[in-house]
Amino acid sequence: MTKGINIKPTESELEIMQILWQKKSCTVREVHEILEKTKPVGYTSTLKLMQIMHEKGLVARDTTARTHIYTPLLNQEKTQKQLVQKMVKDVFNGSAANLVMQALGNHKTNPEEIEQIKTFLDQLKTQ
Amino acid sequence: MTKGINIKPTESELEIMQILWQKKSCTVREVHEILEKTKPVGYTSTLKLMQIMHEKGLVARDTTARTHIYTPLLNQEKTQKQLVQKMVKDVFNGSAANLVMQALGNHKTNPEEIEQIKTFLDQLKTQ
DNA sequence: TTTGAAATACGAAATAATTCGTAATTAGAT
DNA sequence: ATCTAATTACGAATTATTTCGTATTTCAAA
Repeated sequence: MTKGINIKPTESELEIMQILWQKKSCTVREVHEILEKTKPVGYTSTLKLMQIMHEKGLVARDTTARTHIYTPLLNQEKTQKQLVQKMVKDVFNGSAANLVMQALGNHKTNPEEIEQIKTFLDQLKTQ
Repeated sequence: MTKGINIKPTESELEIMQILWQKKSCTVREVHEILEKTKPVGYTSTLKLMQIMHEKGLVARDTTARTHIYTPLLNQEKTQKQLVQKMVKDVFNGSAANLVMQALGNHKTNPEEIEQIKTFLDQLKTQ
């Protein structure tokens, strides 16, 4: 079962994937303008990164028009899953519960979210 | 308030920190023997890594005896917190709840853990 | 059709992270 | 005292990641 080939985006690639997941597909310019808000980076750096991501098969690229359109190829959930698993293993000693409590402990998570999670937990149990 | 200087262990360093957190303090040999179980790596590689971690101030080193003893200097919880926050931001669109559900969704989390988390959530709400 | 702004292609420098070989040191066993 | 196995020190090669400059291409406005 060679289902999930272990594709591992780097940190910078992940920032871009995040944007692509949200907007479904983007030009380099669009991605770059969002990135810029967060950190100083040159346009060609963003371009290069996205080209590399294309080489790696992380994104698809539509080159019919002059301005290329990039689309994510990685499944967001699957990727999130992988990354969480790795974090649980490497940082939380294998205990997902520890991670969860750490994740919620900081942030002022709002009550609705908390309810949502509890509902989710109930489903898990009776499954 | 220069409280949390942004010390960011690399992935390899994190694996070692994990071991040190668990065992409180270790020799290079001890750490290496644990690492080896997981992945192929030479003894001097482990040694070098731990020396670098010492340079960076990630660990303390007792050199009174021939065989040095290493002790973690980073606070485990604080480090976990940082890493989770980064993951929530970079991978889960800022939603801790999403991360939580992803974290629990996969693994066959055991019922006790689930109860534990629910209790934790209740505390959060009435806080 | 010429020109200029915007885009891509490409290469390569800069930086970060990982790996390990070899030399030097140490302590204990003989 | 000598030898040996284990350890640390050090340097450097390798690999991965990030960054960006310059050249080239493209399209559309003038």
